Amino acid sequence: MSSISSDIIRGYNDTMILYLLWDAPSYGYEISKRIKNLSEEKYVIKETTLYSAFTRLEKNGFVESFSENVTINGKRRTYYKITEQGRQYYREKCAEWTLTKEVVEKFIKQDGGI
Amino acid sequence: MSSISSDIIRGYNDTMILYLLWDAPSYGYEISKRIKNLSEEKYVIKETTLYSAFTRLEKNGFVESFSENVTINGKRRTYYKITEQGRQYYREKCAEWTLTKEVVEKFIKQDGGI
DNA sequence: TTCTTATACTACGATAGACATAGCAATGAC
DNA sequence: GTCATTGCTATGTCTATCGTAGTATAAGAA
Repeated sequence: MSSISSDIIRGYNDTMILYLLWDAPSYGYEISKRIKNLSEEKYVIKETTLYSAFTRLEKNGFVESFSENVTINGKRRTYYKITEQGRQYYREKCAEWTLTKEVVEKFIKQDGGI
Repeated sequence: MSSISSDIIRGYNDTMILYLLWDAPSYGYEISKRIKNLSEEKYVIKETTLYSAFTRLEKNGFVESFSENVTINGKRRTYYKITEQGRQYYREKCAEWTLTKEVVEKFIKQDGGI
């Protein structure tokens, strides 16, 4: 069990992305690398998961996208910017995380079941 | 956000059930009530979720079922008993939880994003 | 006596987030 | 000239959870 199964983090990918967009807009590839780095390689988001998360976040009004045509490699990038609704949603997820943690830990043996 | 959405707990229902079967066999309705009580009403597992979890757990060899024909109300109950593989799986999930918690918390603002 | 509540499930189809696989296109390193 | 890196998009599959419904018994309220 050296990495995290996606079923557990399910529902928190959106939250992680919003966290990384908090101070400045960013784009897929960069977000992906920052998740990997911040989690110390313990969690690596799949590309399809990431881009489908962006689509969902935008549909829900939590982010707004804009294109930058000029990049280092001449490639098109789609940047995402968090909205006020996105910040509100993030706050709710933080509160929910606290609650979730409390509940789950009632079912976790501290000694790991020895 | 007074209760927990199931997408977050997804993948941990099995773990919660195994925890409750640790010391003695039990059955659906009882497990359901114990989850509700232990979580202080913060999490109420849906019946269909619970029974499909039992089926999955048995298919994976983590529990074994047996029937008790005589019950208080004359109704049939299916009891489930945790297996050694089930205990092992539970231990792995405990370890995974620790890791998951560490990772997720890197993306959670302590001030809740104020 | 009829109705509701609690008990104890089973069946079936829908939903949605995550994933596998594949493809496209440009640049720089070797 | 091939490979790795960058930066996406398309399409279909998987599966845990959920919504709805049905079945059946017993106790207690109306």
